[in-house]
Amino acid sequence: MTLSRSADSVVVLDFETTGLSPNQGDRAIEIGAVKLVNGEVVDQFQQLMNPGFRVSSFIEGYTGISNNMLRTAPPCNEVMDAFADFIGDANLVAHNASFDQRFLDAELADIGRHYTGTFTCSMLIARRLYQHAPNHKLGTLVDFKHIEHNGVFHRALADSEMTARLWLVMLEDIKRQYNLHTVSFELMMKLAKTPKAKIDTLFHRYA
DNA sequence: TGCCAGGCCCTCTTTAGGGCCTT
Repeated sequence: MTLSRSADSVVVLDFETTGLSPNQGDRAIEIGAVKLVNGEVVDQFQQLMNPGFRVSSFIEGYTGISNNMLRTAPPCNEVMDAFADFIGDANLVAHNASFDQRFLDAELADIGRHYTGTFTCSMLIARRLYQHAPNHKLGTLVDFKHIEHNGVFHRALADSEMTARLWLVMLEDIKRQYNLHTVSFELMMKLAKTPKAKIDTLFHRYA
């Protein structure tokens, strides 16, 4: 049962894409991910991919990924096939996971691959844990929690690394605040869906 | 042709609207 696994053994991932919705024809242009085992980074994945059409100037400016960089990148199907091998049966974390899940589902469906892990969302959890943060954008939370970073934003590996560090900080904050020795992935999934007024009740059931 | 995301979450809510977050 994958949900009973410790929450510090997951794959944290981030997509850069041509836009906001695969239903509108948008495609992935970069995937970045780090694999955590017992809270340590044991592997990482980063690859640009050619979506088969030119990306907008907005996306070039937003991500720093140019059409020239994508021209020589391997196609999405090759990259996503390798990425499906990378994630294996791990549980998955992303910041605003509904976005990344839509693209992962769409790109893997294109090549007939599947994953067996379960997604949860660092943003939904951060909204519950850090209700006094200025906002819950990834970059803001990294500053709010004084998490080290290299200044690179909106690139897939850099964002997945920052999300992973935020994830581990949230686990430590939960353990300290609620006096827990371990935190399961299932507990984090429940936290992401628990109304703010009932968070203490949730943790007391696990204490 | 013209349109164009989608889910969460709050509130002056639930017969709804709008901000937040992701690219």
